[in-house]
Amino acid sequence: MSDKRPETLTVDRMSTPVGEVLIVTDAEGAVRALDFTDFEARMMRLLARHAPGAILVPGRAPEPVRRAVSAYFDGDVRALDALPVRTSGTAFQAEVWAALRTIPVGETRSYGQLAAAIGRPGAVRAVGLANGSNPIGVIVPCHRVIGSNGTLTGYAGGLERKRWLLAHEAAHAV
Amino acid sequence: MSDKRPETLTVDRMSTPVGEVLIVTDAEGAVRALDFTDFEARMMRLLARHAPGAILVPGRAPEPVRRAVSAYFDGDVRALDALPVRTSGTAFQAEVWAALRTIPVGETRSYGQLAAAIGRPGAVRAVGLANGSNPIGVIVPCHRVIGSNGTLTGYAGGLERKRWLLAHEAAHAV
DNA sequence: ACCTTCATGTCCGAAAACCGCGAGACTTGG
DNA sequence: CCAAGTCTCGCGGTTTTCGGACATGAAGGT
Repeated sequence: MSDKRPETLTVDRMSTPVGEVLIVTDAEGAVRALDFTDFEARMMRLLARHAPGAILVPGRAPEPVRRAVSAYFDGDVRALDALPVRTSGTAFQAEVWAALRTIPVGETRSYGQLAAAIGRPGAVRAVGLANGSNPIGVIVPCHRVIGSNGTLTGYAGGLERKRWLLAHEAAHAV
Repeated sequence: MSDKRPETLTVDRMSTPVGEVLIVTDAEGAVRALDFTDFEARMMRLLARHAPGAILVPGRAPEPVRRAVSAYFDGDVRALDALPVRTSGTAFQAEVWAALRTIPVGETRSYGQLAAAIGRPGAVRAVGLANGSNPIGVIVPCHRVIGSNGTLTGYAGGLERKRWLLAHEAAHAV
């Protein structure tokens, strides 16, 4: 490859009302991945794809990140909005994930609406797929996308959590 | 991706007793590719795979490289031995190409011997394949590999050139 | 000698399978 | 007649699978 010095990523853990989460951050303090510990294997698989050869060291995430996550679960549901993230999927995935962060707290979109928003009205299922391979749960709010008929339809972390997150955000959206 | 500023590569041309060659070097002065101009398309295809997004600018290769190539064809057949090269194939290809440079000037190996040398006695045909996709002709001496029965069997630049190179090296190996 | 045949490892391109959907046709049951 | 559930099918990007191709070599038959 051109030039790939192995990158070291920090893996932290925090407990939340819906279970413990893993938070992966890089040297610049950007969040690279976030997922619930009961899906740790899945997250590692995604990481392996997006940051091949990276070295994972258990450690503490930067304080701003930890504070933001705590605040979010404590009711300050907008605390995650400005958190820097970094992903590395395909161009299509990048578009989808970027679009996700534009959904305001307390609102939802359907897969079709999201597809239309990125200019590909037909790519409905592809949006679902990209959604499902989002490495940064909660912060990149893939849980705000639901079926066009209002059903939740799916969530990598379990539908229960999706339901909880949406209710939590709705309750504190002010 | 992690971090990919587009890289610029320099493309030079030199004439030799067996035809004009293209030499591609990078900013650090390492040789990235070398092939005969009548197979320019093939080389570009390999480059596209190994250095995607790189920008090719016609120009002059570093003097040490040009001197070494000249010297080699003038009879100083060991002049290329220390030339820095950089490739980017698969792990298997990297092993094969590294093994190639350990074949001394004036000697040859069979595909089977080379396969055994990298610890994969069965990967005989795979060695041939990797050999054929060597982007850096002459300097990485894929021409020193011949059939176990002494036939030349194949060369991306044409068997005539393979024959010439081997004879040239044998004549000046001292 | 020469010419099959066969086993063999890797890579690449094509094709198929996979889905966190959605719209429309069809069934039920009220 | 209407509403809500079920089924079917097309959709598009990504991943996985699969089938050749190949710069071989050894064996076995003419």
